[in-house]
Amino acid sequence: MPGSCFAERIGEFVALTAAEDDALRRLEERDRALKRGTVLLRENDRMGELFVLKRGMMMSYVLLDDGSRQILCFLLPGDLIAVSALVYARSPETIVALADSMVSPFERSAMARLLVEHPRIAGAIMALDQMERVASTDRLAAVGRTSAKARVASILLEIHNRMQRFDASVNGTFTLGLTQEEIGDATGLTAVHVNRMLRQLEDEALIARENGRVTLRNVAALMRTANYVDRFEGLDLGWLPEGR
Amino acid sequence: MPGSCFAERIGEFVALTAAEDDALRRLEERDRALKRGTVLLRENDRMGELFVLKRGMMMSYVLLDDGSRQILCFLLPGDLIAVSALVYARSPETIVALADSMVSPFERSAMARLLVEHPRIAGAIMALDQMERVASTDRLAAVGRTSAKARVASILLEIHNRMQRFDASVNGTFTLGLTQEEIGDATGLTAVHVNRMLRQLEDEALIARENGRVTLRNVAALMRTANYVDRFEGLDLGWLPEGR
DNA sequence: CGCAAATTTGAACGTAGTCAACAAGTGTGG
DNA sequence: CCACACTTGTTGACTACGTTCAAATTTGCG
Repeated sequence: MPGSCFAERIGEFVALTAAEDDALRRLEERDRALKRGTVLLRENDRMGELFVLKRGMMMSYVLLDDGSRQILCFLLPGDLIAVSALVYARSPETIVALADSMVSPFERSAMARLLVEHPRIAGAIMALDQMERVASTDRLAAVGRTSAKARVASILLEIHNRMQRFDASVNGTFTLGLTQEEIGDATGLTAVHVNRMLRQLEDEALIARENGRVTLRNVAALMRTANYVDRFEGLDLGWLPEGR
Repeated sequence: MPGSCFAERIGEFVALTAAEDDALRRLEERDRALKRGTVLLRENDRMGELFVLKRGMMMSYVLLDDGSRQILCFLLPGDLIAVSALVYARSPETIVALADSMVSPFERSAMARLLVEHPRIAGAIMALDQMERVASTDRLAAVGRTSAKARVASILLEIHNRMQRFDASVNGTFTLGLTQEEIGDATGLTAVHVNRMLRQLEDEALIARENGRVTLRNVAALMRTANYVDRFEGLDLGWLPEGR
């Protein structure tokens, strides 16, 4: 039985009380396995519950009516899924498994109970939401104002660094788990151009590739070309109320 | 004395108890006037407080190191400002007044108190955060996957519709309050191209312009070319706990 | 092994960017 | 109150980054 991913995530920021830890673990009591490619939620589907991603990798995207797709974010273990169920009756985005994954669904009412009984966790969740919001605006800035090469570099860095946080074996070399088309749909490029940019990064010795695995050969240069900002630094959760 | 903008905003979604209303009003006790152009917070500035925007219009943006700018969002009365202070010690973005504005600063500790004493408000704030997150991903999709004309159309619609929510006099005609360069920095375009797109929208009779004021002449067609989705519909806050 | 999906490459094209010049506003100080 | 400076808006000509289309090749899954 895997520990509680979400409790672990929050535990990175605050020292949880036993009661808090317990409450968080209860969110992950039920498990649901998803095969690669499984759609957890389709755009406009009625939604009522949230999920914790426990294992695997997922993504959310929207389809425009000319058929093109914008990938909004990649989801890794410890992330909350479908938080928009807290406002919307129907999903604003499609959520699908990129790899075989495991999620734990919980009711919105569980979130309500959490707010009432554990206000500090409510604050921590707000803080996590903000981190995600900043990541999303970083992507907006990349898509709106940087070159194709910079965008591809930044997505490699982002996924590598996020994977590294819960999997220490990731250290410069990792399995991206995305097709070039998916990289394109995340960065606002075509698959063809993503291919050219990857080749260019490889030719310049910034990365290496071998059947799906990517090695970051020159992280410093990659960060420079990507305009990368580390958003895991400079955290300050000191304002949170006492834990219960 | 202007009422409490933030209490009014939340009141659109839940019927506040007297105690809740009171607690929200206390966030807006201090007022601070900002002249157009005033920088409230610079990227990387140390930050400790949040703000409610009470009057005027502001925006947040980031600068990339080639000097280009990406505007992340426009802020209108009732919006919270600098919520990222809940996670970061230093601001990830610059926040500046686009028009003469009024803000009410409050400490992060006031947010902590709110969480503890009024859990339902914590939930409502999470819900508002999600609405903003979805607005931001809509913009990402626009910048990543739609034409220049669509992006310009969508920003006109977005600002018009948001202004309309607290100013009933806005009805098809409004003062945008943005330079074409700012429209460009929000949509990932150059000012020159924004100009061309505005002219095109005007030539096609979708909009009209006269010294800064914009009239939406054909909202339906505009929504079609912009791929516009109304995110104020289909709300469901039914999960929130009891008010105190 | 066989087939579909994904990757790779080339060539032609087009949307949006760049550069430049001018016009129209806007605000300021003499 | 006007003159001047500066910002903003407008238009044209040229350029370039990334797209489109097409075809060959490789990969990986059933």
